[in-house]
Amino acid sequence: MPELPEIEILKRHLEPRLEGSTIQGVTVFHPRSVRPDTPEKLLEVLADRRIQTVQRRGKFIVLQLSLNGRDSHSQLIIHLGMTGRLFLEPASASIRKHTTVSLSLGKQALILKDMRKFGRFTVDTTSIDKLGLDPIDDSLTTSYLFSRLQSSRQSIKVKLLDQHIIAGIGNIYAAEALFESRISPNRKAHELMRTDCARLIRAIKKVLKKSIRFGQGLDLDFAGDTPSNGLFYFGSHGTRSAGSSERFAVYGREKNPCRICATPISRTILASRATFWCHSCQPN
DNA sequence: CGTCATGTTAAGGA
DNA sequence: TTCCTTAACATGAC
Repeated sequence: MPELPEIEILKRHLEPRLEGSTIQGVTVFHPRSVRPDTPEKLLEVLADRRIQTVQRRGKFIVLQLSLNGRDSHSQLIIHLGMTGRLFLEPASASIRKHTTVSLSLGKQALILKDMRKFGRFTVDTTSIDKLGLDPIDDSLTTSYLFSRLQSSRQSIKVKLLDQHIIAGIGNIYAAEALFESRISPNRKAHELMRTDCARLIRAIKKVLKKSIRFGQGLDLDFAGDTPSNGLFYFGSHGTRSAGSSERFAVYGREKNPCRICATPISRTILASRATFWCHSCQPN
């Protein structure tokens, strides 16, 4: 369930439930799900550590750990990949299908269920060391984005997916933010004016915050009792969710009418990812 | 059968 | 060296 809004919602849910817990053990069902660590390395670094804080960095969840009351300078880095879901369940619960890793926390366990196995639990920090700025933080400025785009001949859409510039935007919200700012995904990054960058940043923040608010207002299914709708997971308490074609302006809406001008939404491939936009509202 | 999927990153070419 | 593009990874849905 992986872009910034979903991870932020998940982080807020986990924070009060994980902080203060002590890691008593780690069970690795799929060694690849802890790469580049080994199960032994993971256990060695995590055993007896206390979870001090739960943070989000881009699409990663980071648990800061301590040992015997002292900062142990170790952290558990969690990424959900494409299909990963985290569950907190009683230690006695039976193992779900597709469970790849389980952290024993005493009375409860934090488990990663991940059908495609692109997600992981790791103590290796290379994947978060060079992440770019967080888009819902004030540190992301027009000058920063403008300067980071100057040297690139790639399309702006591809640059939005580059986690080293802005961390947390994925294929869905890249499309939505570009539509919101009326910028074509095909525009070359270095061709954007400062004013385009300013508009784009406003659009990114708007689109991400709207989605976080949407998710917070829903009855999300963190117990995993109901199937996914493709973005968030909904509980049985009757929150009717809109499908992606209703909640998004362009993503997944190829050939459907643009909500602004009714022009059929276009679809193309950029950097081997599907890319949706309105040819008329987002001219080149 | 084939195509597509919210992400990251290795490999190879320019 | 740096930048860029493509495809691999693994599994299921349609």
